[in-house]
Amino acid sequence: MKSEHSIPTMKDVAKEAGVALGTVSKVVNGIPVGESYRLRVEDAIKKLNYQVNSYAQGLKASKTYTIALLIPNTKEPFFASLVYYINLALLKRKYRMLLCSTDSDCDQEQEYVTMAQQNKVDGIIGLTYNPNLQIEENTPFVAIDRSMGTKIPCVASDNFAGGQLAAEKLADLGCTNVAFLRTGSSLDNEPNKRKAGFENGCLSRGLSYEMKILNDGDAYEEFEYFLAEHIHYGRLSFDGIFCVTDRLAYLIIKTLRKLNLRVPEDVQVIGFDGIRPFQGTDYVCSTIVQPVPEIAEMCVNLLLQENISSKPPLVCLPVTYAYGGTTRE
Amino acid sequence: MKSEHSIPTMKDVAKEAGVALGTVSKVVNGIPVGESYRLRVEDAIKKLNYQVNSYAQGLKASKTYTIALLIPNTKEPFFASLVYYINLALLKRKYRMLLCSTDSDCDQEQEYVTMAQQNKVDGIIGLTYNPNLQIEENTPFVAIDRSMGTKIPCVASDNFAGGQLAAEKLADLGCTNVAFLRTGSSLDNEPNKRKAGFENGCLSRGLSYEMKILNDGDAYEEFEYFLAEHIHYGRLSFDGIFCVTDRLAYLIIKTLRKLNLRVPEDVQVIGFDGIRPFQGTDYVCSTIVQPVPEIAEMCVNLLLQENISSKPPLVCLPVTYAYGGTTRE
DNA sequence: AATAAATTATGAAACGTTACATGAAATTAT
DNA sequence: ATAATTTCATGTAACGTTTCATAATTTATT
Repeated sequence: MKSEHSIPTMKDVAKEAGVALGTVSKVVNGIPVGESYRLRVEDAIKKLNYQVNSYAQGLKASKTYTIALLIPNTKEPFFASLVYYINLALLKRKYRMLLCSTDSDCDQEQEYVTMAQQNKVDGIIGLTYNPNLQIEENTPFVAIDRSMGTKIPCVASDNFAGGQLAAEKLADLGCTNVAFLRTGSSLDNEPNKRKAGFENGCLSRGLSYEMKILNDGDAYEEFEYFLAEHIHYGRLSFDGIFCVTDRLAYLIIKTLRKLNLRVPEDVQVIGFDGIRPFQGTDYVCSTIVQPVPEIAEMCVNLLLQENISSKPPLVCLPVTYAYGGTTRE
Repeated sequence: MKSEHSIPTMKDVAKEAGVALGTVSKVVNGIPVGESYRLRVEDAIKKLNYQVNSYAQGLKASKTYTIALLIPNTKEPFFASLVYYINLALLKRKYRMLLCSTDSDCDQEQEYVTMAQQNKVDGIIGLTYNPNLQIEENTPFVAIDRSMGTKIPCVASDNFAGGQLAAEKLADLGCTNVAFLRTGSSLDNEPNKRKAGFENGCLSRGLSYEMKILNDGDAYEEFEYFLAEHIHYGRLSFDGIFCVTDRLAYLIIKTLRKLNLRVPEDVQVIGFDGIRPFQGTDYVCSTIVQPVPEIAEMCVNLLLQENISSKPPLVCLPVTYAYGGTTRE
């Protein structure tokens, strides 16, 4: 005799309802069966509190309804936002997510890809740095912010247009002498197009500009040193700064204020990403906002779409400007 | 004949290595077999690039190595941090995470619990609000920040001690007239002990204090109105404020500055949580820091430990004070 | 009313793994 | 050298689904 506390299976439901196994399967999957059969099965399901075993389903279908998300971390606000919207887009389609926090480490990225394939995920979405990541042919992959060859679609903001927009905005706000600041690696990824876009915008609007790559890290010294170099008689030689991320903008603004320069009165600062310190609060700084919900939706769409032949190699999504208190408006 | 591109199974490995199916299983699971057998199997695995099908494993073992995390969202910094550390603690133990963003909605919480049980998760960690969440007897559950009866362990910061610490710190910093501000629901959860702890601290240190519950939302009006009520001849009647979260502290500080009150010169503000706008930057405000990594580790430990009998109903972890520019030090 | 055609429920087989009873081989004891 | 014991590979059954060929039933046709 069957134990009271064992988990009911389709077989149990079939016996309870007095129908065949296949009939229960059909009811569970919404395939039409005779009215009386359906009702009897539905009653039995309720009575036994039956729930399908998704692992048996996964085994049979060799489809797991799981995708892996490779992301440097889930704490940094931009990544946290991506995780949130990708998770949402997946749950909407009854997919679940295997969250892989890679710490931007190439070896970890590769490990997680291998692990994900072992778990038979239906696909991988990755914001990765490993230039020669090995991915099995039959594992669908969508990249974020980095092109990985023509076979793998890449989704990103329109970073070039974003850079251009920043330059134009600074010009509109009365700036004449601007700077572009960047930290981090010179990896050939999409966000690096912000620089080219900004340069292009400066040229077309007749702004004089300087491009500067700063060392990364939390040390403000580097920033202070750079800024001090451009202060003459208490005045900064720039009246506008475009930072490659809001994070950098935040640090630069802190440094500027420490040096008794007023933001936005003396110098206006625009960042990139669209970060708020908390949900529903103001932006950290005036910024070029990335369309994170749309990026997430696009990634999931591209990953799960069947017609493999027509996948575009690069999808750029439109960015917008948002005021955040560090520009005149 | 088997298709070239079909995914290899244990059977294929067994045929390739010229051994029995069970032998391959043993090798894969690290169960000792004869040296020569092991080597042959390992070679075959490499040659065929075999990977175990975790869904077949899951079906057989009725253990899925997946746990569900129910959390209001994954964008708000405190939650993002929890997600990060819980994910880490799980991956360390070869478990994967099903991330369920509930939007603090009671119905969604229940839906996700049901869904998680359908997916046969090995357990659930939940930061939930639904007072009568239905959880199956045989699904291990660990709650964060809210006691759900003696059968379900709850992990939280030592919120009472945190409130006390805030009061003591304000007293140490020279405050004599302080306020406690809170928004949100009066649900009987752990964070609400911050108030009692603060009150206790005020009494023991002889601080005169006021407790105030504000309406939630992004509307600053409520805050402005409350603060304006306590301004006489341009001076605020408080010299110290303890806010129930950093989020509230952030909004209050913005409002104070808008009203031309200086922080920390005129009034010192302490928040709760330990939020930074970006990784590696300063705290948003002076704050009582929650030990998120330890909370995460404790949740996972309690969830996965075998000796069910000895699960404590409540685990409180120690908090610390951190300077964040909105107090004298 | 009897037969042909269309509809629909049935139940066995298969998915890839693990566990266990079986039997073969190797070791030790007599 | 043979018997008793231990060791260890083998192969089958089972996990809970879905699919599909088959059987049973209903409906349409003569």
